[in-house]
Amino acid sequence: MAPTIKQIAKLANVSIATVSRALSGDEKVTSETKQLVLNAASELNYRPNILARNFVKGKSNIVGLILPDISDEFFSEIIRGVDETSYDHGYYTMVISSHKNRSLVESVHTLMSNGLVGGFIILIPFMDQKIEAALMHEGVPFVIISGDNNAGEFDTVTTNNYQSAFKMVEFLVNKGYKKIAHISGPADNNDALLRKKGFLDACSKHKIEIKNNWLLDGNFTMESGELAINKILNEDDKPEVIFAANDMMALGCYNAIQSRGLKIPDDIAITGFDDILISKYANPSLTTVKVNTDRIGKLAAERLIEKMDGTNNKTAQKIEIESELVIRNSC
Amino acid sequence: MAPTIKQIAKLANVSIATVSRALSGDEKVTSETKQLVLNAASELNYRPNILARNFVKGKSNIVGLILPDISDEFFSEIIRGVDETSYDHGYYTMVISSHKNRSLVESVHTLMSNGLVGGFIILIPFMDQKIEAALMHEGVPFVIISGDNNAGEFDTVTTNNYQSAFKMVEFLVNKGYKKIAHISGPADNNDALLRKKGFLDACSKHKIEIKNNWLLDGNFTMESGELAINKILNEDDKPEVIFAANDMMALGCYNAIQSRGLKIPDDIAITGFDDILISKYANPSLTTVKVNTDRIGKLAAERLIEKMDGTNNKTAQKIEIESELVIRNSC
DNA sequence: ATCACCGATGTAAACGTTTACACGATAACT
DNA sequence: AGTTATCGTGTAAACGTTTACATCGGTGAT
Repeated sequence: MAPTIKQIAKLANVSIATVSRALSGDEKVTSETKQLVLNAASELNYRPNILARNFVKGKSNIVGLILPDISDEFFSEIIRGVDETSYDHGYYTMVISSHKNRSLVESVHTLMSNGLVGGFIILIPFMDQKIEAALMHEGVPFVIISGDNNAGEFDTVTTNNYQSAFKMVEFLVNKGYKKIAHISGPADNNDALLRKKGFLDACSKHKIEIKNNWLLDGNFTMESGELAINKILNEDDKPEVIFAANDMMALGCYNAIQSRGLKIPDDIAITGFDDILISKYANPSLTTVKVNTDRIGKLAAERLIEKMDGTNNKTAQKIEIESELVIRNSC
Repeated sequence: MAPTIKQIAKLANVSIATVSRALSGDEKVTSETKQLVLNAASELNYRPNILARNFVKGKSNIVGLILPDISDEFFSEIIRGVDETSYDHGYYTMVISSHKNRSLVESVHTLMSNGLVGGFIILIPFMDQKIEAALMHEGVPFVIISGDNNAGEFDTVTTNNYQSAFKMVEFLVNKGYKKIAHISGPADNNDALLRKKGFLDACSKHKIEIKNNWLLDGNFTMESGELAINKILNEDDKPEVIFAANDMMALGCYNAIQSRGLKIPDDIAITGFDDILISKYANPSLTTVKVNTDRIGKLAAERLIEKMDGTNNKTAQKIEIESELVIRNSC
């Protein structure tokens, strides 16, 4: 049977209230009694019952983390970032991924009302009506990790997709490239949309002509990248460089190009976005944008904990994580 | 304020005990009263306070998942598998990854005694004394995901590293390869050790000579694979095929080989282990062993929940997950 | 010397739920 | 008809912790 404050009280010859106060660092207890209690506690190897504590306090020190129904490297870094930060603040992390038996909206409803978590972080690739409605319930603080920070009056953490895509294009232009194609991500993904927008705006700023058939549609998978690039490799007028909206599609381009016996970057250059693990080791190594995934999780957790602690309940904050160009050998 | 059974009781004109019973499906309540309660509950949009429930029941429906301090694709699939299964059984999943501020052992101690989780799953690459001692505390049911199922009298879920490595070698022998090298993983990793053992035993069974300098040491990273293979590419007597203990090292070999202008598999063939995402898309696609990661998480969770429910408390089970050869173009 | 105040500690209520036990009513025996 | 199960429901205690309030002894001001 796990020791309780009652047993400590008996052992230390004080009341349970004093024990509770001593353990929680109330300054109203003498340092003697405090020492007494602490000794008794460590003698019994006491650990506070978190369930009881959360219950009586009417709030929970558990951070919920709601993930969409795909699993990749990206998520495990987010999880790690959140968990590390939460732990450092005395919180725990509960992961709720949606899957065939559970939608994001369901997860939100559950977490909002069963008292299990004191707040949550939710990853939303694209904000839709249902989710927004579910979030409006309020009651439990939350932070959104999203591609887009225009998500209503919510606290959000985003990457600077637009600016980074913009910078990537400017980098390419400075290198002398004039004929640039873009493979975009899914139409219902805000990261993808913003990257495309950054691409387009940078092109028009620098008077780069955008041919319609050089704006290719992809869906962030390797296959879709391969498919997309194959459409233009057959044509006479080829772009000099292809900027894929993520690394997976860029690597798909590698396949298509290399299986035709063409050379990267001599025949055609490639750049990506995300800097996934493999990009560094691809041949040639891929020029891309490094998204600071760990910082995303970290900052989302920090902001959430501010809200849960009541430290900082001011109006919604829009946090944007800087990301950096990683220049390698693919262009 | 979230509705409680008290309010339901008032609304339905019954006692809170009846409400509790009706909601928990006790057969001792009339279907009329049950209906009454259910109506009131849905009218108030009632959700049971999980914290209170767990607290009073003295047990938790939270599954702890303790991960080592690295993050990759593998883990997010495990997390997903565990979460999905847990959810289907009415449990929640809490992730505790160890990192600079928290060791595996600490995690175990915490989860064992603070009542937060009702059981946990722990990933252990290599069982050491400290961890074993921590686990011996008992009190909270747990399941180990490990490379090796010889981990004492514990419930474990493992992949059949040994057999799969064995099969891989037999496959290579059948293809006519006679000169086979192996790059092994870290010496303190049971998966790695068992794969190496499988390799060695299969070689001796099939009378494949094992040259000492063809037994290379790696540490599961791409760099280590590259480093290892470079040691033998300079020699006159080269192996025909290299069996790396994981895909990352196999891909490291790709780099080394291709940067020397050699061709895979014509000049030298490569095989790996794990079947990570990228292996399918590597050029040439990598022959490897597919580890059923999702099943690992799923079965670990199922076994744990059996124990938590008290359904099946019989002696420790050793579950071994089958994995399969994935034959592609690298050999 | 009296009073007010303060600081340290104790007492007891509260949180939402489950559940052992009590209770009354009805059904099923003799 | 009287006894006894049985069934549905209610009463109240219990879980471990926090915390508002009470208590008590001591200190300083008058």
